[in-house]
Amino acid sequence: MPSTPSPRRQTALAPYGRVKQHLKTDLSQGRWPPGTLMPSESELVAQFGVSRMTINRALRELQSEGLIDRVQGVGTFAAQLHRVSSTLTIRDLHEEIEARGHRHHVEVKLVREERASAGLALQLGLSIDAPVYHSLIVHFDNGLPLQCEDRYVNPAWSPNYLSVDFSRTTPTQHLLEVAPWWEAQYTIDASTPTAQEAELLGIQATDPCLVLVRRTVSHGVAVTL
Amino acid sequence: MPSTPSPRRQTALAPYGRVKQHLKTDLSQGRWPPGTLMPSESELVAQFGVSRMTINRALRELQSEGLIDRVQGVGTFAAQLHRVSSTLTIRDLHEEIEARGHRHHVEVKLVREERASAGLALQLGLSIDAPVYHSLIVHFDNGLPLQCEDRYVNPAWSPNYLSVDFSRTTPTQHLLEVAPWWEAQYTIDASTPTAQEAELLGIQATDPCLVLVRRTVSHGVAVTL
DNA sequence: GCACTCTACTTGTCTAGACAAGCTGACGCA
DNA sequence: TGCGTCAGCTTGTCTAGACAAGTAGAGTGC
Repeated sequence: MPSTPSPRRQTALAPYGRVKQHLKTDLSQGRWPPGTLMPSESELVAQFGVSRMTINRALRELQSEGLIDRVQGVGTFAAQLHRVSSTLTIRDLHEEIEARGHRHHVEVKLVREERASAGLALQLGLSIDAPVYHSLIVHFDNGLPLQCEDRYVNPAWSPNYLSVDFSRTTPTQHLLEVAPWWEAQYTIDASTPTAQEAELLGIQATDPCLVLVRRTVSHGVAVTL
Repeated sequence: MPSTPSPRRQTALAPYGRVKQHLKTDLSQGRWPPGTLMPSESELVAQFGVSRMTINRALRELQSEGLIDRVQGVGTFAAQLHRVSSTLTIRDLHEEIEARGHRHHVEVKLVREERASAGLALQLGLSIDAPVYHSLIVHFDNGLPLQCEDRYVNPAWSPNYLSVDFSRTTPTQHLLEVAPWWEAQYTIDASTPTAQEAELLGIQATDPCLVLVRRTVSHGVAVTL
């Protein structure tokens, strides 16, 4: 064994951690098929001999990991699929580039008010033809086009979105100030860019791109290439 | 005066939520620059007039969202960058395909023991030339090749990895049973496949692909195309 | 049969206090 | 000077009890 074989760390897990791990193991072994009612907090209190707050913390964390669903007044249920959820951290592109010591600048191709299409209205929770703000901004890293940011914003969340100077503040920064608590859903896909996007980025239409569709709680869809 | 005080949906946030939102707003406005010491729990208790458990919950959740760092015995610090962290849920590919009502099968191209290269050893926390298990599996959806799973596993976590029948169980399932508590870091990128990968998937070497590098706490690197 | 109420059970949250574990800096001693 | 000890701070966790909010089902009256 080279160096220290490992801190051995049998971890002597804290009680809430023991409960979590126990339930995770049972879940992964199919003890409660998806959708099934799991034991209530008071049953778990009796089973593990700890207080309800401790059980509650374990369950709350399992819920935030997407392993269980809880409904007030009803009970705790195993999640539909054994999901493996992890945390993906996405930093503001501007900060990311500066952190690498590169120069960052943007070109604002478009900032205007449009009418929501049917699909867009559904995603943003608006009615069809309601006004939405649409921005199209190309980000450059050391003069090289890197990212094409195509974003729709719900006007209710940022009434003065159109008058923001995006050459100084990125939309992400601006929206963070207005709505600092957002949560998001991401869909990630690989594809080829559209002709317009290829031109903006100065690449071939056959070059691969990473498309990131982000839908935040009450506003915004961003497409990142 | 009004008959019903009206639920009004002003959110009437729970106290721990109010604390969270207050701190989030202050953080996003740069009140505590990255790395700065923030108020201690007891200071926040005095400021907000709630109990310490309530403050603790708010801070714990902010920590899990990556907005702050906490060190026992020292204090609470603003995170290095205002990060926007969200939860990305990745389900086992097998379950995903079956859920769509499609057929799923795999072809195991390779399962063997190898010696760790320098880079691999570093990622897995092993010494160079230590044995690692390597599997290369192609997943098919309705007969169409969809994903190429290139995975290295730390033998310490799954001693019998080599003898698992992957035509019945996916590696993800197997590892979930062995180590049901994993956490992961993801890096996502768009690129073109290598010649070998293109052949396995039956696509052009210029077609775009989604590369997902997953590094779990104590084992495994998976590349998903 | 149908609608209403009332009860029992669930999760959601808060409290006040307690002890443990870890770090820092001041103090005292050699 | 150098070094060990210890008080005083921090976060980490648990407890026992309490009340609120939401749901489902049993019972009741029409």
